[in-house]
Amino acid sequence: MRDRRAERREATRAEIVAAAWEVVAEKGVAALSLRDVAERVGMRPPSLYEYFDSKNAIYDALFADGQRALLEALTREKGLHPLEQIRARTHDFIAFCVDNPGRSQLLFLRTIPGFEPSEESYALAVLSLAAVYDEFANLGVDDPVAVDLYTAMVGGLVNQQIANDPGGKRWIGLADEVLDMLLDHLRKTGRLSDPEEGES
Amino acid sequence: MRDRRAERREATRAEIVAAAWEVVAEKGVAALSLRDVAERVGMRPPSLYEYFDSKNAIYDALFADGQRALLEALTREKGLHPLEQIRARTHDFIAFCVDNPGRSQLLFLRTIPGFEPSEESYALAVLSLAAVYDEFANLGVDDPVAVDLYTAMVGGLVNQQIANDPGGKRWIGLADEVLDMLLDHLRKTGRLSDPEEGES
DNA sequence: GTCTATATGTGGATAGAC
DNA sequence: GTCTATCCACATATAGAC
Repeated sequence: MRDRRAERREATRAEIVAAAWEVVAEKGVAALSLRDVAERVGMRPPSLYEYFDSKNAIYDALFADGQRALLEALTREKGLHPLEQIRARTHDFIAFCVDNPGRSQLLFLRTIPGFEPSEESYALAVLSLAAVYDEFANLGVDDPVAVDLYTAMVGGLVNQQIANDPGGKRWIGLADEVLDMLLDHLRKTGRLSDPEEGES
Repeated sequence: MRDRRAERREATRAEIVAAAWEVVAEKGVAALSLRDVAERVGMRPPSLYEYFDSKNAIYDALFADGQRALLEALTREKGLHPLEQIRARTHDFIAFCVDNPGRSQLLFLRTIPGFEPSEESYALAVLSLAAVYDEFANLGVDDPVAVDLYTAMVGGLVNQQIANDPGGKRWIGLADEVLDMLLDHLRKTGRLSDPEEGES
């Protein structure tokens, strides 16, 4: 039998998370306040504690929600050629990041003092990373260092874009060039064989 | 004639900045509070207003101080071969960043809500960047895009290191590999001629 | 001039009425 | 489950002692 009370509760939690994302998008992650969130959902601040134990619990819900959104963005349209797949994913990831800089800061930088994602939430982050490893494996690249290089380079573009040219394309416009640079390097160092080598 | 009062005042300002760096190193930039700072310099919080107009003014002093420290770190030991010079600077920069993650966040990411460096402080950041352009020019690389690639790649290593392996070397240990990758790419795309080409 | 004392506004968080 | 009342920490600002 459906638990209508639990459903209602989950719906309200989702409302709170949505309101928190609004605040994050408008004012930045660090500027999130319970007052702002409460006002947007039509509650008094203390009532939020009925749904989340603390402000950090809300951050954790945002972290999990953001990771789920990222995971979804990174696992669509499978079945392209591995190289084109990685290229498409890279653009998806970059679009995801610059679309909401506050969200990116929460997910990928350690910027909120005292906040650590819970184990369950962090497990979602591991899934996204696993998707990246998969795509490199499809290319025939098994060295995990290649993925470290990839995450640093793409993340570097995103962070420079957000910090120094918000709303522009100065760095993220270099994504294809950076990706080609990395692939050339992987070929040159014997970690990626031929363009043809990848199994679809 | 020396203005002893002004000297004393500057010394106290420097003391406050030093105390603020302590707090940043221990708790993170975003967790800086005037109470913490005041306590460390043996003052009551309101007395800080005698030396700085606001908390953001302290952030601005930290920003300027950090940029000066960076500039100093980036302009030592001139006269190496341009390529070795860039390699040395890259390691200096990385060491500077991971040495104090909170400082890096303040200088290179936009993480404090409502804080923008003043024009004077930002001018110092421009100087550091100019030093990077100089070193690439010494190599014979004039395309500013090369510097954008460089800052993104090195910054990407640093941010991944700080966020995902604090205290370790997983990403920053790839610095030489990343630099070689970039230089190969610049040669391949005709923006850097020969290894010999750079003027010392 | 520099400090202490104090006041106001904003946060996160808890207790208890309803 | 939502509220009011309240507490504590913090940023900010002013008044006034010394």
